[in-house]
Amino acid sequence: MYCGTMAAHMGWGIIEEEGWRKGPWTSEEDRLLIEYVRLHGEGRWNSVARLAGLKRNGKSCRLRWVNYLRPDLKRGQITPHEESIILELHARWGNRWSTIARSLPGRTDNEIKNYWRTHFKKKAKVPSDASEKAKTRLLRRQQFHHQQQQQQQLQLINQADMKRIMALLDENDTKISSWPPQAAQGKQDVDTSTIAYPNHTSTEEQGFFYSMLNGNVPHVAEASSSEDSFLWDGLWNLDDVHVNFTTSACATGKASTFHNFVVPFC
DNA sequence: AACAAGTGCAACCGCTTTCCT
DNA sequence: CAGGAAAGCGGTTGCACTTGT
Repeated sequence: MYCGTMAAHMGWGIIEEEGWRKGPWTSEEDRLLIEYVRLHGEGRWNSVARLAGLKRNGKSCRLRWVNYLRPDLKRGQITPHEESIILELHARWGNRWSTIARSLPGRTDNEIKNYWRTHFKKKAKVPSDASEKAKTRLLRRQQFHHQQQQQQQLQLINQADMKRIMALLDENDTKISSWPPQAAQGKQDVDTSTIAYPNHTSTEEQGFFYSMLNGNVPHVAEASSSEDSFLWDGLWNLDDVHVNFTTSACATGKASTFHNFVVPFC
């Protein structure tokens, strides 16, 4: 990490304003912050300076932790999958980076925001094939969604199938613990009232869930590594057929299990 | 080889929202 | 309920690095 040396060489970062350090963090500061969080947990950021001996304000500490030091952060490049998710969610929500970030565990709002600005802002002028396709998909999805709304949620899951799914999930909980591969994992605050469920009337689109009903979970688990693109294409298709899953089904108390394999955003 | 332009990303700023007293 | 503090969020900046000429 060059920041430490940069701070040392450039001088900025050593500048103090009202007693607070600014600029790039040094490895020693990182160490102090990590130690602080280990001992006291996240939050109370304004206490960090006092308790950890850091000359940084709370805001700076929080940002450093959230964007850089958190152990659950995913390093490395944004994958094509994540890119498509970002595209989708940005089309839906606009610049609500933190909301988008919640659907991409291990990625920060700052990271996504930077990625968007550097990759898609310029692409917006000369659209790439990928972004064009994503937009086309989105349009189709929105059209379909509109149709679905007009149908007044006619295709709700029936309780018998739901019970079978839940029973299978109980059986296979460990098998699918690594599924879905990225986005849904670690998500704690799924809005269970909007969980999508495939269309019962179309065998093509309900394929995945009927695989579940037939006990084909291991295939899904295998897909989590090398075949995740296949799997995620499947998830997008689930969204395409977007049938609202009523809150009554969630009221079974299985939502916490169920949300492990639903689309990572609603 | 030297310079300019472009890119990526960490960090800051200011505003808004949420929490606490 | 009101006001202040803390946390969260999106926008912006600035610098090192990379690429093109």
